[in-house]
Amino acid sequence: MERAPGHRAGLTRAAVVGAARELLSERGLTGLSMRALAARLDVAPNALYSHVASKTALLDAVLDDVLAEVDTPTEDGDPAEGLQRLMTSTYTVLLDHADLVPLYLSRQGAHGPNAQRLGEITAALLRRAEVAEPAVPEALRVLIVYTIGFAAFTRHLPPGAGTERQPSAAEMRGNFDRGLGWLLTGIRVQPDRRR
Amino acid sequence: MERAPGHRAGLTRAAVVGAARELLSERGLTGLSMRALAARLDVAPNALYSHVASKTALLDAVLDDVLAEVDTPTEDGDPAEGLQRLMTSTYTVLLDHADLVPLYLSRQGAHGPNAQRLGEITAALLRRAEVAEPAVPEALRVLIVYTIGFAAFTRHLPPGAGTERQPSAAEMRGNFDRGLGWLLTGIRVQPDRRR
DNA sequence: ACCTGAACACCGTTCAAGT
DNA sequence: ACCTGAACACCGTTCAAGT
Repeated sequence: MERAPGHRAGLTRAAVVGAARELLSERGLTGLSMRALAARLDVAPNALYSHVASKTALLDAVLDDVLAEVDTPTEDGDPAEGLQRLMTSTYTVLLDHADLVPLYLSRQGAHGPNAQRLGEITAALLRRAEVAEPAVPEALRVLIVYTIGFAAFTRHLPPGAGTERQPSAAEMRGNFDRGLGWLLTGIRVQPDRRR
Repeated sequence: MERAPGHRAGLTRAAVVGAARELLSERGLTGLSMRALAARLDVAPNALYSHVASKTALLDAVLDDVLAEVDTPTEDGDPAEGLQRLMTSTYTVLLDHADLVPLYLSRQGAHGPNAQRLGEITAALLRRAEVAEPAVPEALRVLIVYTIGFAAFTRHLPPGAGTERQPSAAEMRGNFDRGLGWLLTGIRVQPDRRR
């Protein structure tokens, strides 16, 4: 809790995570190596291991850190609208950190405190909508997969990759909104799987 | 088209891709290095570059190769059922090659001939269902994102990771089916985005 | 407790040379 | 055309030692 009294800064875990985020947005995922990170912090590469257990643990910390920026809706609004807004905000935040989106999926989402908080808020919104209790965790998983998946899919490729017309960011955002609407409609229209 | 007449095997591109697939399923993504692959084929590491331009190009070839195993529905069946079956088969195939699923998303799907063929079949099914023409490419993208995303999310973690109860493969498959049903329902109920 | 130098066991890729 | 030896420019991580 307390900072060291000395005037020499001294590395902290938060500083390591912050520098990792900076390096990530400046140089991308391939530019984020433990050695490059250490160089930016003016320490030897192995000094980082006093603050993070491994590169994987560091990436997990960065992942959850990013989710703190998601806008959560007010408690009392229309739940359907709240869901649409929450997922859209998540999509936007993920797009701002495009390089690490694939990591979310390969780790099945983040598992830190921020991710957990967002999951609980989403589940509460689903309950306040007309979603039956046993379908809530399933709908939650479907919404997470859809949102992270779409963000991963929207990442802009380096120009000139692929011959097909590349949809613009605005088109992809519209596509995301429409698909989310379909999903939310389907969840409410067909809470039960029998046809 | 023709094979070399000599009795000495000689490496081919197909052999490299095949060995890469084997290595991938035996040792996982981290086990698939160019050097390990070369060792398995009894050649020097740089010999591989006579057949593939880079590791990235090799992975792209593997990605599309895997999609050849997807079952495509018959021409004349119910289109809604055909969509459900096609996406489910894709999901199943992806799960059998869990380690490279995150790669599909980070490259926005595969772009080889097999991926293209599956995309065209899916679009045709959407048209044969009641989906309006301008919504077809959007619905296609949504289905791809959902299917690949869910497969990425289903990848089993090493045992003991995370404290929350881990859903079984059967539960995840049920979840996938339900979510796919929601999506297809929403696409048909709300072909237009105005409410 | 936190940091360093040095090392271990790896990577992908390139280049010049051989056949 | 296809393969090799050798090298380049890197990785993540560990260990013993210093303060």
